[in-house]
Amino acid sequence: MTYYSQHSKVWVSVDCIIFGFDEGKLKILIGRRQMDPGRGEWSLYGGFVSADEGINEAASRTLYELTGLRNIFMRQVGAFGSVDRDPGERVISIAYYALINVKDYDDRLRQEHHLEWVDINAIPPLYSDHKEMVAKARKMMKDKIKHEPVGFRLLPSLFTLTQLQKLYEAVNGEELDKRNFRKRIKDMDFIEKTELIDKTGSKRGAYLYRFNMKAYNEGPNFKL
Amino acid sequence: MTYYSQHSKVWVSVDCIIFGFDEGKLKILIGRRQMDPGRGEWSLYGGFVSADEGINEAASRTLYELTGLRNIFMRQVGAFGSVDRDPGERVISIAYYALINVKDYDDRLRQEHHLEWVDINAIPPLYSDHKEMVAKARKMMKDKIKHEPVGFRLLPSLFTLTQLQKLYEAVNGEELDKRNFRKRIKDMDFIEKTELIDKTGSKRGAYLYRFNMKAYNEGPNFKL
DNA sequence: GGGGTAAAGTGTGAAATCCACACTTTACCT
DNA sequence: AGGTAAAGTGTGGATTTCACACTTTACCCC
Repeated sequence: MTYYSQHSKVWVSVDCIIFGFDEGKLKILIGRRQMDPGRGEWSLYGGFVSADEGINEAASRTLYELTGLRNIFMRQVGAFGSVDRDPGERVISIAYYALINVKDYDDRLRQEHHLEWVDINAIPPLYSDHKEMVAKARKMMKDKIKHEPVGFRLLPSLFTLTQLQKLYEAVNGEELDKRNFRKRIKDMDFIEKTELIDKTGSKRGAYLYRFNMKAYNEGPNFKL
Repeated sequence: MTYYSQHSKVWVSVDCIIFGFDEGKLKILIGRRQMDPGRGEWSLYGGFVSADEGINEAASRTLYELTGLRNIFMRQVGAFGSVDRDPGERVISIAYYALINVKDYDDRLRQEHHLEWVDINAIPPLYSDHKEMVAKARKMMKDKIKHEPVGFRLLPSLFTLTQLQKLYEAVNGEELDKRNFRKRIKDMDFIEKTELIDKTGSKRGAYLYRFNMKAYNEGPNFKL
């Protein structure tokens, strides 16, 4: 194995940018580091890739540790590998972003991991290169959500059109016209109106909608 | 350093998808592997990341080894890290794509590295997960070239509109309307018509154009 | 129980963009 | 001189985008 052994090995970790949508705002989960180096600094949640797991598995495992949820929507953001990015040792980190519905998430787990939901527009200085990771993740997510129906991952399975619109406004960082927005929804058959009504958000009540994945796969014409 | 040392280290490499445009076709550089494992299989060109270089530096260095060129346009495709992706040892690889002008490239170097330009639509089976890397790189490049003026990196600094159109056709995999294409070019002031004429591609001769980066930065309205 | 209020829901028309389409010009070659 | 091969050039219809304001409903509070 001289071919390999003449080269050096490094530690590889994963870091997770976990997006949630709450109180009309797009947020991510960050916490103060509990270990050195960088103890006390705001940081993404992460973990090391072990010898016997693929990087995607490492990311899934890390997300599971943290949320107790499986089958989270997750995409790789990219690898970050400046020599001195980690103040302790040489560590290459692979960032992943994930979309979760805040309501599915057991808040006890959040507290156990010392994490907070922080508005994406008010992120404090972060440990190492985590700020770059967040920026890239946000850009990728914004792009993704525009072209594929993944925004629903951030909402309860039943949602109102106003909620959906607010979500898109938070992600795009700009307001949308209600009538134009709803017109586009109407063109997408896989966003189904139910007979159920949500009364929590308004006096009048609003119809609840549902995303039908099966219908989407049959006619995937998504555009928002 | 127990915090780090309880985890295991892995080898990390970079693999390069080098795009070129020649004979009206989009091509990439691949070669038969000269070493085990996988000797003789078609493969991307790559190299290991060493302890004292960042991953982007490793990619630049690898591209330089191979092309003799600096300041190549290059973007990270992503990390590939299935446990068994490399048949020898556990190696995580970070793929990069690059755009070069085939004419700038010293063909002797290509031969020394036993590489061939292969039409993107006729790629043979590749070593390990290189096929996935190529697919993802291609998708990203296609997206990029649509929204940012990087296609010029694949052409000589002076080019005809027909060449530019053929390039876009090759990348998009579909033919474009000549008049509509040229109308859009006219709207972009940073694509400058020169007084020079290219006679090699036609009897009549065609005006040569040039991309003006400075003008682009002042009014970056690119759309193709 | 009546008025205030806060969010839901609904259609039109003008402007901009997209897209299909065909003939003339030029210079080289034979 | 005629044939040829690529360069170059404009219009009009179809589609998409965008701006825009009022009515409905039920709850709350007085």
